[in-house]
Amino acid sequence: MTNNFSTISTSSRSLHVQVARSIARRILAGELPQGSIVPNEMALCEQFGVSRTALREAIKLLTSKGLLESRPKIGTKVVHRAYWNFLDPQLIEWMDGISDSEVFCTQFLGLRRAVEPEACALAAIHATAEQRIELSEIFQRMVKVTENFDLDTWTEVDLSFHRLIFNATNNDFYLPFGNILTTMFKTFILHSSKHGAVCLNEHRLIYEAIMAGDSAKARSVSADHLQSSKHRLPELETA
Amino acid sequence: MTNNFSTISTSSRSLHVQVARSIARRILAGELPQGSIVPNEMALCEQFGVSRTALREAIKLLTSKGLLESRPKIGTKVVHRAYWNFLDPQLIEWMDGISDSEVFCTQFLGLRRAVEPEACALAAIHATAEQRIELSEIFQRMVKVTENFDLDTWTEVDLSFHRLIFNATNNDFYLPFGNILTTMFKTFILHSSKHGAVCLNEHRLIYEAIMAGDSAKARSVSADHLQSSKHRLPELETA
DNA sequence: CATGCGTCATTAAGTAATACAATTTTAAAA
DNA sequence: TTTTAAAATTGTATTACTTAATGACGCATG
Repeated sequence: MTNNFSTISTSSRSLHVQVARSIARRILAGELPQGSIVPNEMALCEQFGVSRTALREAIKLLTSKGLLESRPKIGTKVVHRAYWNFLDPQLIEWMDGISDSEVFCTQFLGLRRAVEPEACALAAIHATAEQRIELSEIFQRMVKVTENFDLDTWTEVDLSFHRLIFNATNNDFYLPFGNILTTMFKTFILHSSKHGAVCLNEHRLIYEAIMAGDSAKARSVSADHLQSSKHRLPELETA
Repeated sequence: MTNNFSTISTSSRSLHVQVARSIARRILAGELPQGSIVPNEMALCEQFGVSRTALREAIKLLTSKGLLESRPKIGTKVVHRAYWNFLDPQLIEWMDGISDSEVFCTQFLGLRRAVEPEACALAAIHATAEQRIELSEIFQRMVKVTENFDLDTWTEVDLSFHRLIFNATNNDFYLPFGNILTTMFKTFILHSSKHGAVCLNEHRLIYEAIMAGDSAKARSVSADHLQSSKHRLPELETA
């Protein structure tokens, strides 16, 4: 009856995902406090105007991401923030408009600075022959894009470039960062690429170091890239 | 706040979680190939002897972790490995016995080497007064444990120490690593602590650097810690 | 009388079974 | 070739029953 997510309308996403998103955003916004018990299933069903089936699948989704925890007789409660999986792309999407975008992006940069240089270093060592070929192909595209610059195209190629590096680490724990990075870009639109030409040069250094198998250099030029390219955000305390 | 042992075990008893684990392990083991369509819901219901409700909740759980993707008329298919969320603690648990533990732990070390030094550096800057007090309390416990050494107790305190550092970054993206680290330890039992005394000294250096607000030093001593303490694993290529 | 223990009722989530709707591929038909 | 229909599969709804945890009540015991 009461359709709380009418803003999404017919966004073709299944019902339980819409409900999950709606509940998640209440949690992320602090509207449903940590440790509190959310209304029971029946109440939520009425509130969202959906069946218990759909609602429960929504709750399972949120439980999987560490936001909720259900127990018989107790109810479903919001777990402590320390257990929320902020490295889940879908959860990151749900953060859109919840917290200050600039702060959030700055925090993300704080993670990139840790992960990406090491990923480049690992890729320089562990990348397969096929991955090196693919990397050079992507870099070729990158060069072409800068000749006739288009922001959307460049963003797409840029993401491919960094995603492939994560894959080329051949380390399972680095794989998810490709998706996280993509989601962050698509959701919060980090304009890390106003100066395509400048960035191209930085990418070239990374590309060449990886192709040369020089992990130390790959690490350092990647670190430089993240120091310089990040740039336009108001630097808080630089670690 | 030592909450989730009983809760985790109860939720693991839950039928749909058991089914999810079972399917997940087939996927992780490659028994259900990437891109393939898994048997339809009815078939899986019969196969596991559960209702469609339970099965669908299991599938929702796996979809949330990037393992599966469902579409009407098409079916449910195993998505490409690059989209699996290896940073999800539950998924990591499911890896137990699937891949070579030693390789897996070495890969994890490859991530720790990237993330933890930077986390220490950030904690040195951003830790609140309360967090610094708590850190010193934990370190006191750590000292006591080494006086009368007990591996289980030390592991617990060690995990608290590192978890608090992640929290003390006050960066949302670092929070999940506390859970990931805990899960890795509890699942794969990395005996990173045979030499409690030696490690104590390394932890003291980290502790003091963070308390002193010296981020550069915190970063470097943490990096040293991860170079030396992990050591008992056969180093592959050192990045 | 006060304390401790066990049983039982209550409540909310967990599971099951069934029916129907929505979606999209496939193929048949105009 | 285009349109339309049909079939297969997931998506959603409804209802009923089961399991588990809490608290309260009552009984027994000190």
